[in-house]
Amino acid sequence: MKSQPPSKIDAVRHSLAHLLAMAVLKKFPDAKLGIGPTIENGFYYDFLLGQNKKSKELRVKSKDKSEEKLTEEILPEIEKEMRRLISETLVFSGEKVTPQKARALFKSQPFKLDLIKEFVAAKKPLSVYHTTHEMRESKRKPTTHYPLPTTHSFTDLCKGGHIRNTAEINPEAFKLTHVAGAYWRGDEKNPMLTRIYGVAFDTKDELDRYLLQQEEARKRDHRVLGERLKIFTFAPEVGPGLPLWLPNGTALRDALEQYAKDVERRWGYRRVATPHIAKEDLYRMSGHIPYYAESMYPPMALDDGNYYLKAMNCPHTHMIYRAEPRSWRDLPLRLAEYGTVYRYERSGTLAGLLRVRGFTQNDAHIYCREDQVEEEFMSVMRLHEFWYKDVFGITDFYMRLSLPAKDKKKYADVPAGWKKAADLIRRAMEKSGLPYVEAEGEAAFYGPKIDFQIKSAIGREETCSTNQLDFLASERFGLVYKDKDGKDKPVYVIHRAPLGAHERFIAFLIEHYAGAFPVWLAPVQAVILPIGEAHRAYATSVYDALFSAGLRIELRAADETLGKRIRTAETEKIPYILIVGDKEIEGRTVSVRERGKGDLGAMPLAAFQEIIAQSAPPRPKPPA
RNA sequence: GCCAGGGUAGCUCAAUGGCAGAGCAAUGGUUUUGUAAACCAUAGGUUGGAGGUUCGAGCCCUCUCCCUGGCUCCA
Repeated sequence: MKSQPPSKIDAVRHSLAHLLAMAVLKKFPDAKLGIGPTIENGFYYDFLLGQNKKSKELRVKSKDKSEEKLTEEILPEIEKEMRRLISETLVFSGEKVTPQKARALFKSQPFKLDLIKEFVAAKKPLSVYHTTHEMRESKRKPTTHYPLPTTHSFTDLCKGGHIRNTAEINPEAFKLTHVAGAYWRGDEKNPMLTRIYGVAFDTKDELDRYLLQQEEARKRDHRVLGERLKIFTFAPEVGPGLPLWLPNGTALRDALEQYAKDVERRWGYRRVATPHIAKEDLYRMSGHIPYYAESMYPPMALDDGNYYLKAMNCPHTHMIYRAEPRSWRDLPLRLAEYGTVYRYERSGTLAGLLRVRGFTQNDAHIYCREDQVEEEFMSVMRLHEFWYKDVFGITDFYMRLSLPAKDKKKYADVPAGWKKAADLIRRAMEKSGLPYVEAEGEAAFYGPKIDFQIKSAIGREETCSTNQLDFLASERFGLVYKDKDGKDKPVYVIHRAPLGAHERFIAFLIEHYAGAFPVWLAPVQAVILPIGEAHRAYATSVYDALFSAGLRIELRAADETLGKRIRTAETEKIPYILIVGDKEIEGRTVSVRERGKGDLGAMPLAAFQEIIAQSAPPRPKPPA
């Protein structure tokens, strides 16, 4: 991931951010400016307009007493002003400045002063960029104070990367899209600014294509398809973030789970099952209290102490490891559980099935000796590869080695352990040859991990699968094995969930397949449509044969026209439609229509079953 | 949790502060159908909830619940 040299469109986007600031300052002269960088497809700029109650010293009072507020309704107005500025052919010019001069220029801009302080402390050079009329610029230097009074001049603290003048901007090829709150410097202790997002391209065509794509993506959104295909629902009475799985969704879940259990059986896992609650003692032992208490549902106070809903499966499974003495010969021990956990996620973070408060993980814990860690870790990576590549054909993801942040308070304080664990993972990854990026501040509190990052239809990034190395569990839970020399040795624990949680993974699969699931996952695999009432008996015999062969099928009687029933089945994205009438009865066949492909013609039932058999997922191969 | 926007029939959406509507779905009937929408009829609502302003509130105000877009968070 090396950084590309800035392209022209980046310079356009960056310059548009400056014009956005100019336009906002015209409407809100007292606005305080944050930063305005380019992002994928566009740019944004952060402003404080004075509506924030937390930051009295930064509050801006508007003259007419009405509260200053920036909503999406104002965006067209600001956009119009930006276009006007573009038409004036304003020029961008850079200038290196001393800290003193920078402080003077931005004396009424607290956030800019903040940045200047930071730059000076880091001994970075300071520069500013002016946006002015060329003629005006030749007469005088427009740097006397800030913000400059005319609508044609603007100076921003900026490291550069601009176009020469606004004639290079296509005024038809950008659009302000939405506003959002964003904490200054990304820290929730800081005041919240108003962020305006925009997109920009070289041509109007590209912009239109992008906007159309966004619209198409929304149609693939798992929340839209999940409702239309009757996969899941929510009920306010049950609670936010607590999905209810409808029959179609449950069929899908079960199909996935059944296959996953078979894969893991062949991969050397043994299944366990544990209760949904546990006493506080367990979570004190694990360290989840205090590290994780905020994200757990509050305790149930009972006679013998507090009980918690489990937010993770590991502590329970560790108790199973501890249930008997373990020998070096027993390892690696791979214990798998489809475990349902509850996490009290902050309300604003919930999103359909992608982020929920109750979910079921495709979880397992591998207990192994230090000399087995690398091989086991690699084996898990191969298992991930099997799922992503062989089973689902997912290519749009990246692997992230998640390490602790420099600020250590969220992570267990065992520097040597962290280094050793990170080195073990790095070595395994290098050996596997799989590409990955490293990211600080993303680790679990008990160890580093490899996360599989995917993007949802609307572009939100989530961790889909995880493979973690835990060097703390041994000490915390007293997890040891008797080695050859008769001494107790600590075990390493690998936490892994290649399918993450059903909820998130199925959300992703809905979007990946746009609801058109492969036959082995489809909630309903085929419908049988008798053309008329007279064909019902034959249709029923076809149904019985396929039902006993284990297919998920439905028979839909002739109370609607055939065209209507075909249309309905197609919109439900059912893989196969079997049509039976006089012709089929005579030839003892079924006419097969494949989803999206149309009529395949009449064939014997056995031929259809052969088609179904060929669409089975790959047979899992056990590791070498 | 924070900032902003939204919530009208099962779904998609209408309705200047003045009688709450359409299409699809549902239900009942007619039709018995040959590869993406037959026809007729019926029913469906405390406009998310509570309070307020008003002669009168889906519409204006306050609170609250839920959803959406971001931010923060994310074992």
